[in-house]
Amino acid sequence: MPAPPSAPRQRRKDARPAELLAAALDVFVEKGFAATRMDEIAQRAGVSKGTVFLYYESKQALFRAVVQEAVVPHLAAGEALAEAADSDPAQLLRELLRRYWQVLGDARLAGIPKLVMAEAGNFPEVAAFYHENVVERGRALFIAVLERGIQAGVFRPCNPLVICHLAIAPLMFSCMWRQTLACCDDRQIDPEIFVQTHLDMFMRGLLAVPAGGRNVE
Amino acid sequence: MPAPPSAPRQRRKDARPAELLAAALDVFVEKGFAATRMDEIAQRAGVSKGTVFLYYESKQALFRAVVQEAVVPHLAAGEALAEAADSDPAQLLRELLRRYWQVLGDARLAGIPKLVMAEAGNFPEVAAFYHENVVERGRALFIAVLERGIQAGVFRPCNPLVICHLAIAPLMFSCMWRQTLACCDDRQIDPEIFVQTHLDMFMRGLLAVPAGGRNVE
DNA sequence: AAATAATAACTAACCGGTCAGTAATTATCG
DNA sequence: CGATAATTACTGACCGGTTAGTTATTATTT
Repeated sequence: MPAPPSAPRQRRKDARPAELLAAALDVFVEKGFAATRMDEIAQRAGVSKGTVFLYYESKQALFRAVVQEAVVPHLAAGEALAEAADSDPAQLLRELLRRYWQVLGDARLAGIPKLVMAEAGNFPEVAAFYHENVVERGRALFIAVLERGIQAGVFRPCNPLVICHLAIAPLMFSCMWRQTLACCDDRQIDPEIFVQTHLDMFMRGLLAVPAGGRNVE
Repeated sequence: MPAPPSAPRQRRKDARPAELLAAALDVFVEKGFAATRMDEIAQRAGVSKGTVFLYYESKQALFRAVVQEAVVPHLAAGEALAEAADSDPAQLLRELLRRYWQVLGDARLAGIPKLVMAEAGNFPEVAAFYHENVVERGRALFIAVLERGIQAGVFRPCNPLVICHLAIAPLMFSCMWRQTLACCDDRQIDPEIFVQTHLDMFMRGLLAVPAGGRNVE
């Protein structure tokens, strides 16, 4: 998209923000927050470093914009699904987890939560922004569904926050593994089997009346 | 341990390595690999930066030494336990997971896997070292127990590698959460309840003949 | 007086952010 | 319409600050 690298100097005010965000997402995910150089984002967007600061006032502002554009829409989609579907809470929960898994399947998006967890300590403002705009909202979604299910007697009584984290943990872990240590590994894990096994075991543990005994794996 | 900060110049060849490792562990865990400054490690060990390079030839070498000293012994302990106990595989697995959890409970040690996952992309040699010396060895331990249990008919038939990751994921996730986003969170999760819930749900899913239905949470 | 543990000053490289200047575009006027 | 003036998107050299690793020097021990 960033016009052929040969083109000398172009004025394309309208196209820049999107192109910069795309380049930034790539580099942030590839290198992490601290190790990302504004220079490299600029280069990939076919622009000089100064130009980046014309559109985003700082590295952090740029990162916030990336999260807004790349992550937040997925939350909205999840919320829409949860409100629309009046179906069985168990079905809904499964579906939400599957979609979450799909989003994490895109390596570019999977890199974002990894980055935030990796650098929260050194960049607390980044962590706070992500927590407020992504974590809180995402959890609220799952917790609402869990509470609905408990109320309806479909799920066993439990602490929804704990269960929410337990549902998500393996998905997150698998996605982080893939990005970090999987490459050192000769024993590859099939992600499909992994998530299927998790969902089966998890739902069996959560449901008040477990469905018939499909075997583990 | 690093002799009073007032003392001018001391020659303590024997004590330095341990003091440097202790300081290095603290700073690495606090800041991550890239963001750790050799200067700060030196300062905390009560020594000048040059001295650090007298004992460890590079930042990476120092980190490797930290892993060797702080992490590897715990693996050895786990292996000893697994070999000694001829008990019920279910009991043994529970015990191993509990110990793993205990180790991760020490904030200093919990920081190590977090660091490795966070920076594996930018420092592949570090990741490779960790994978070879910690991951492979730890997994072998759990997988052996799982296979023993399946053989004995105590566990359902399953893919031990997948189950191994599913057992560990929530422990890891919880430990990373505590270090990163927990501070932004008003809704605290009690780690004890979290791990207890996980172990119950997990074992219920794994056992061929599930033990009587303790409630979730 | 060696030998050596420890220091501190130094090097070279890196990077976020700035800004004076340049070139592409648009507006104005003859 | 063609020339030129005004505007503004864009550039890239530069600054201040940082840091892994080196080395010449100093202090301590034996």
